[in-house]
Amino acid sequence: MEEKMANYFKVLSDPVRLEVIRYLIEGETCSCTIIDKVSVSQPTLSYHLKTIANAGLSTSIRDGNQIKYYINKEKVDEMIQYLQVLRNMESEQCKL
Amino acid sequence: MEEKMANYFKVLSDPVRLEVIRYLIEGETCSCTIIDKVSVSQPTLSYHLKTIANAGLSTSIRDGNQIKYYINKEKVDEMIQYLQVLRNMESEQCKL
DNA sequence: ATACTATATAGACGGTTATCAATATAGATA
DNA sequence: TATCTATATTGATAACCGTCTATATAGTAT
Repeated sequence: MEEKMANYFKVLSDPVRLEVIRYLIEGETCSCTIIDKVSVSQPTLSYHLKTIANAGLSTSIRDGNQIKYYINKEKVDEMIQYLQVLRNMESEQCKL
Repeated sequence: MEEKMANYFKVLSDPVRLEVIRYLIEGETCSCTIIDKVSVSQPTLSYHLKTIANAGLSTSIRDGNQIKYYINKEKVDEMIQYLQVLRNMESEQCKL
């Protein structure tokens, strides 16, 4: 449990990744538009997108020339829920 | 903003730290009791407690022989709120 | 003063991370 | 086929991280 959640949070532990995730949630789907908004090279952006995907936080499908990325919002919900339970743990008597 | 939140999430990105944070929230205040619950050495636990504190996620006061640690729940709330806004971003039109 | 308990620090080490430039791959287009 | 565009991979590098053992510090108790 800790192991799994720690891995999710690790994805959020980099400012570039956090920014990229925000763009994805806002509706950006293409790395070719995100690349103009972040301050890293194309290979570095690709690395971050792969990192996000490897953790299961996003999926992608090829659309002709380009690849569309989508955030798995259920995973974000999982993190929120984990933190909420953690937050209220003293009163809720340990559910994790 | 991303920078600050990324730093908070980095604290949560290690399973040992996540476990320690849980104990603190559950009401443990002394590293001398936590040390028996985690599978790392005393210096390593000390390192993690320092990491948590350095990020501003906990405070501590000396109580005679020992030191009492307390989680800053407002910071946990900040993380929850950040994720909630992020989660609903497409419908809420970007607040971060 | 001495010894004990709780915690921190120093130094070393191996593993991981974020980054880049260069190159490769895959699909689209001329 | 040749070229262009979008994305991924490779290989290198410097910085950072989590861990340990050994040692230091600070307070308590004898």
